[in-house]
Amino acid sequence: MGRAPCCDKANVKRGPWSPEEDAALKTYVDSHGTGGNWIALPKKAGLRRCGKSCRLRWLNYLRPDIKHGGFTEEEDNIICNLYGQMGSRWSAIASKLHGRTDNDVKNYWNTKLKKKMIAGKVCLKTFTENGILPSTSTPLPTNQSLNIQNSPFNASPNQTLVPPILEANDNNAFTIDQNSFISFDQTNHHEVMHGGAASSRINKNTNDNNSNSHMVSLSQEGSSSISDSSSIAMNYNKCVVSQPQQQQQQQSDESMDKFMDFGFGFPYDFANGANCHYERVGEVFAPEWVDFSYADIKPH
DNA sequence: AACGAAATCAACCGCAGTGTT
DNA sequence: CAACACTGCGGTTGATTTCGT
Repeated sequence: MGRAPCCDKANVKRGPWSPEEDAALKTYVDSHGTGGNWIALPKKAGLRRCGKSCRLRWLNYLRPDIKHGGFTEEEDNIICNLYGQMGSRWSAIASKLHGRTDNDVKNYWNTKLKKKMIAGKVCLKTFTENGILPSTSTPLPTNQSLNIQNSPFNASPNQTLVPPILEANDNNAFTIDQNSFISFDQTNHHEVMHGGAASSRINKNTNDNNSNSHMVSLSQEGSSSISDSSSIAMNYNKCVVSQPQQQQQQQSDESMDKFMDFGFGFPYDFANGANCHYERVGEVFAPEWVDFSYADIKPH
């Protein structure tokens, strides 16, 4: 038995709002406020809408201080900067942009800004070669190296917003490499890790050897499913990584250059997961690309 | 002009957290 | 303290618009 629905779905209107509905909602909120109760509001306002729908319409569109229209370059930089620090906490990011909603920021990031960043037109102000945040957001020069150890994600106790990869236990050793660094090949949009692979590793759970599709399993307690790459990173210290057989066969000297894509975008991925290397017991393998954002994920 | 593909963004969904009874 | 109600959030969907051929 699931949770009771917030409204009678059979008797509420869905889909785009008409100008009349907008006017009714705006008039009501202007004169009465929300009363702190969105569930009861539609009935009082004479709307056949779900309370949640009214709230969303008000917050994302009708609110008087909403800013419509394109984002400025300054806003781009703020979003990139904050995304680099906190990931997809859209409401927190939107709160730093006057008149923008979380939905706006999220849509803007997913449709435009992420692509801009990949194209090198903007970059996250996350960390630099010497670990100091730059004062302005500038594209990374080709082959610029980034010292992961100076990333705020795993270096600064005051700025750590995502758990660093530090977990180690009897079965799944998991250490941070102290000597690696990352470069970004802007020609091929490749993120490349250099050096120190031997000390940065996840020991693979050998039970997953035969899996073709389950690239990632999570040992997250009490969770029925993990649906996104953010979740992987946030719970990464409980991960066991396995590989499709086809990729397991790729073993060569070149394979020591590698990265993992958590779907955050460069360099955020690296701050959380790229600086690692994994192996089967007694057999090193290191594919060049491990894209968790498309992985088939299930509870371990 | 017509069509399909890609991009956009408003709206919905389900879950987690918090307050209230 | 448990059950319930409600809000807020992030992820996803799908209708509409724009772009490219």
